[in-house]
Parts: sequence; C-alpha cells; structure tokens
Amino acid sequence: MAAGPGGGASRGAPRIVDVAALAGVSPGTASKALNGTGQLRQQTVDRVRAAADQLGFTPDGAGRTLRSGRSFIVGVITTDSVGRFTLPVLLGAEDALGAGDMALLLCDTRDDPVREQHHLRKLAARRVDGILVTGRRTDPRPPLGPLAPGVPVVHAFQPSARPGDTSVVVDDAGGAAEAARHLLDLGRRRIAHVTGWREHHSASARASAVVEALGGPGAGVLAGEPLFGEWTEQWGRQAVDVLLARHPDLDGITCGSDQVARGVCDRLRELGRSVPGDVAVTGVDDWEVMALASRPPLTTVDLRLQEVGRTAARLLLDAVEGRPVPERTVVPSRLVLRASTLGA
Amino acid sequence: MAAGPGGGASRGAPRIVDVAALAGVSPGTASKALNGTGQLRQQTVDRVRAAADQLGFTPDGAGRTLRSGRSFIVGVITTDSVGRFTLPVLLGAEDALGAGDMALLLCDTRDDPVREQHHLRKLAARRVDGILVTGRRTDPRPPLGPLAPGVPVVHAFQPSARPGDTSVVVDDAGGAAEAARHLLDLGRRRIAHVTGWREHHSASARASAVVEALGGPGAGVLAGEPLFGEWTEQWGRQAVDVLLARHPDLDGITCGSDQVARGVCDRLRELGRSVPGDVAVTGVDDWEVMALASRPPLTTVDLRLQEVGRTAARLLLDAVEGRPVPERTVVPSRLVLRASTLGA
DNA sequence: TTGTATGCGTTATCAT
DNA sequence: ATGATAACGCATACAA
Repeated sequence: MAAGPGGGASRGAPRIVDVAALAGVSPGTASKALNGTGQLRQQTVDRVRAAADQLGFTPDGAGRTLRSGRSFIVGVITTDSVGRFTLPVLLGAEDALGAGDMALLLCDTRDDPVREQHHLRKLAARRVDGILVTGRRTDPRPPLGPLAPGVPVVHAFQPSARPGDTSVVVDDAGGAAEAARHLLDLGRRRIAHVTGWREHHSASARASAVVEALGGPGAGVLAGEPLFGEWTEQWGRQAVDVLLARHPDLDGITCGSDQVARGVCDRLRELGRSVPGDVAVTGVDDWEVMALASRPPLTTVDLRLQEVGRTAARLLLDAVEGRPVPERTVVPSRLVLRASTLGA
Repeated sequence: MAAGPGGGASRGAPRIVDVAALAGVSPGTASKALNGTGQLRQQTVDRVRAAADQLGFTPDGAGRTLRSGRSFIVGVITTDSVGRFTLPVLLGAEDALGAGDMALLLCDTRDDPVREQHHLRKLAARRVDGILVTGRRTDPRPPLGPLAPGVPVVHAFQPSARPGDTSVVVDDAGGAAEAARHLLDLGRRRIAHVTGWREHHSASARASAVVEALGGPGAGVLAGEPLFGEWTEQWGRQAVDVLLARHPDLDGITCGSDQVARGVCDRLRELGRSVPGDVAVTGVDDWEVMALASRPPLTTVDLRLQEVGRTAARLLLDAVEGRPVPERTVVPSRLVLRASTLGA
C-alpha cells in the first residue's frame, strides 16, 4: 500500500482535495473554480469558493511551481550591504512585485564575486522567474555569470556593462542640470560645482551636466572647474575655503551630494556668508537625514530611487511574461525646493 | 548522443534522471549518492557525483519542497521601510541563514496591519519554514496574526509583546549605562542626559539606566532630570541651551542617539565650549554618517544590530529543527571610543 | 458541466 | 548495493 508518507502535509494545511470534498466536487473541478478556468456553473464556483474560504485554503506553492515550472519568485542580487541606495530600490521593487503576487528573495553579495556565484546557483535551484540586480554606484557593472537560459535579468540603479542587458537608471545628468538651471533662474551668475570622486560615474556625469547647463567654461558663469573630492561633509567644508579664495564673488554652489552640500553650508555659515542670501546651495539625493538636518535645509535633486525599483520590477515582470523590454530606461529626477536656495 | 555540457541542458535544467542516466544508475540511487543517504559503493557515489558535476545539476527546489514539506525559505516581516535599523538586522540574518542554505523572502508591511496579514498568507502559501519579524522601534509589538501551526517565529530588534514568543533584542540599558560609566571613569562629575521621545522604550530605558549608573538623583552627579525631545540634531542643539542655563558647570552629556549627540556637539562648539575639553559627549547607534561626520567624531554605543539579526536567524534555525529556544536574548552592546570623550 | 487520470522532480520505502 | 515504486499538491488534457 501507500509507502509511509515521507513528509508532505506535515503542517496539516488544507489541500485542494479537502476543499473539493467539502464542496462535494472533484479536485479538478475545485481547481477550475478557484482559478477561473474551464466552464463551470456559477453555483458550483460559489460553492467551491465558500468551501475554500471556510477551510482557509491557500494553494501550496510547491505543487503549483512543480506543475507550472514557475516559482513566482524573483531573486534580488545586491552588492550594497549598507543599503542607502539599494533599500529604496528594493522597496519599490517589492511594491510592484507584490501586486503581481511575486515574492522577493534577498541575496547580498557584499561585493564578493564568489558569493555572487553562490547566490546565482541557489536562485537557479529555486527556479526563480527572474533576477533583479542592484548595487551601490551608478557605474556600469560586469554582467552576471552564466544563468539558466530564459531567466530574464533587469539591472536597477547600477546598469550592466554588457550591451543588450536591460537596465533602469537614475538621471544623473538631468538632475544636476536642473539644479544648475535653478540657480541661473534665481539670477546667480558665479556658480561652482563641488562633488565626489572623479572616478565615480555619478560625480563625473553630474559635473559635466552642470558645466554644460551653465554654458560651458567660456560663458563666464562657471566659477572654475568642478572640484572633485570625497563624498563627505568634510570635503564640502574644505572646498568652500578653496572656492572663496579663488572666487570671492561666488553666489551659487551646486553639490554632487547632500553630504557635500551640508558641509558647504556649514562652512559658509562659519565664515559669515549667508545661505542663500550670499550663496545659494543645492545637493543631490534628498537624503532626509542630511537635507533636512542641514542649516538651512537643502534644495536637492531627488533621484527617485523607489521609482527606479518599481520600474525595474515592472520591466522584469514584462520580461517574465515574454514581452519585449527596452534596453535602457532613465527615470526622471525631481528637484526638491528648500531654504538653501529659496531663503527662509 | 553525448550531451555535452552545453548541448543537453540547453532546454530545461538537468533533472536527477538525467544524472542517473549519465551515471548508468537509477534515479533513486543517484539521489542517495548525492544526498549521502543509504548504503552505496564509493565507486558509484563518485560516478554519480561526476555526472552531476558534468551536467551542472542542481536539485529542483519545488520537487524537494513538495516531497519534504520544507521550503528552505524563511520569511522576513519588516515594518521599517526606511531601514536604518532593519537593514543591519537583515544582513546579519542573511549571513546566518545563507550558511544553512536557507533563503530569505522579504516582506515589507509599511506598518499596515492589512499588508501584514496579506504577507502572512503569502508566506503560509509558500510553506515557509519560519518567520523573522523586525521593526523600527524597541517597543514591544503586538504578536503576529494566526499562523499555520508549527511555523516558528522569532522577533528581532523589536520584541513581541506576547509572553512565550521568542525575541532577540538590543541592550538599551546596558549600553547607556556603559556610556555613563565611561564619563565617570574620565572624571566627569556633572553629567546630563538628552534623548528622544519619552514614549519610546529606547529613550526611557536608556534614560533610566543612565540615572542609575550615575548613582541616582541624590548622588549629585546627575545634572538634572533626563531631557526628552525629538530624535533630531535640532533638539540636541536646543537641549544644550537649556542645560547650560541650568547647569553652567556641566562637564558631560550622554545622548540617546548619535543624531542628538551631534546636535549637542555643534551647539557646544558654537557657544565656545570645547568637546571634550569642557564637556565630554556620547551617543548611541554608531551610525557612521552621524558619528564620524560629527565634530568631533562621537564616542558612541554600538548596539550591534547585525549580531541581533544573526542571533535571531540562528535561533530560528534551531526552532525549525525542533530544538528549544530561549524566550528572550539580549545582545550585548559595545562602546566605541572616539574623540568626543577622548580628545584629539 | 463535471470527473478522472496524468505528470511535474524529488526522495523514502520496500523489494531485489 | 541497487532498482522499482509511490507519493507530496496542483492543474490540465481528455473522457464522460
């Protein structure tokens, strides 16, 4: 007779046969009723649904997966242990995926290729329907290692370096340019740019965009070349000293991050220059703990990371369903106006 | 035809029958060889393993789950969308779980009980082996809604309010007391405490611990009652004005968070008081962006959130395996010494 | 309109 | 020491 059940319904959760029995129909009919497939009398459908409700039936994912070949799980590979950038992306993704009743499997690689490979194998073993990849910087990253064919991949925030891969990215250039134009609109005519490491794409892209938005080096609005340094408040403070020595008539500074901008504001205040009265300042990130704690609060570029995650997840769903997806999607940024440019 | 590593697997992942066929054994034997169960000749085991390697075989999670009733997945319910506290907890958990080849399913409730219920149903449908619950505050939270019986739950950081539930928490009291004793050890004798909302457990618990560590209100070391307010830098700055007016001879301030401590340092400097020369200051959190950016950098209590997550995950694994777990585990904190108490 | 049978991939049990 | 088989829960093709 039946070999002793090795495990299985150990939890005693109701199965579809239980629902069927309670409703007085066959399991196949119950399945059709619950999934809206086949041709059933409304009365039957109702009876089955009632039975399912009564038992608190939830279809077993494993059976479903085995049968359909789909796991309804998306793997997320992140290299950003700290999570300042990844987390909003993740939340956006969770939001979009939860709607399609997909779940999110979290894999942190800590920037270790070995760990990444390990996680990829595990995701493969679980037959995930798709993979979302995210990271801490906006510089392109090497593509994932070999995957089971047919598993779609979407990169969010940090794009893939391989042409043909699908990436959703922030608008580094557009956001920085908008901040610069905002200062121009306010009538500022001696504007400098202070940002992070020259080697970081987000620093160089923003810097170039600012230079261009201000009419280039020849237009006379730019107060010298962009200054590159650390992504820290301290660098912002130092940069102010450098700038004021060279350009005493400075009346605007666009910064590459809120941290830098906060340092800039602090130092300006210490030197007796009013913000924004004497010098208007902008940041990038809209990182509340910086932008709101700054004195004054910062006008800054919101890169809309959550929207990046949401968009990436939607594209991934599209790809899972077999729909074509664009190679590159840029999420527009948004300028958040606060006292560092508008006064109190 | 010889299925080359690329050829045979091109459509669909290799199954255990493929491995068995290649090794010239039955599927059951292949299974035993790969799982180390049963009695097999070493030679057979080797042959099967070689075949599995050659095909790049990874057992299908769905089949496994169906057969065993275990999903090898742990669900994580978090209410902390912002993630400052949750994220380290999550990383620690992922670390511990990854070792036991468990995966982590992420569910963000955004503090919405409806969403929480929804996620619980989905986790039940996936037959998760266990559930980790975490949140943004250290105040006890209401227990989870009804679950499938036998699914263990461990609360991390934010404990459950229901006796008998398993919780892993930070040492609010111990950490704060250690900071206070540190100031005593440095010879400070007029010490105040500034912290966040009185209603927050982390504020009140830390405040009480500081009072006790300083010998209580009667010992003369305490500079007035603890001051409760916002968890912000601005409150830290305001509090300094209040304190100095009442206690001009103040020589130490323990703060309830790094944000408050940073505000305190800023205001003291603005008023011409040197830190730590005139007044030594401590924080809580060891949140780098605050503790290191502060002038001077903060001596602060590291609550070791990652260890909280790691411990919680280990306990959850124990519970999944049926081992008994303690109801309450307190992770010891650690004092991180920096210039705000030690000088430059 | 509903019921029956089958198979997804794995592994434990029993038979050889 | 190895092979054959059944069963986990679900959804579908087909039969009635």
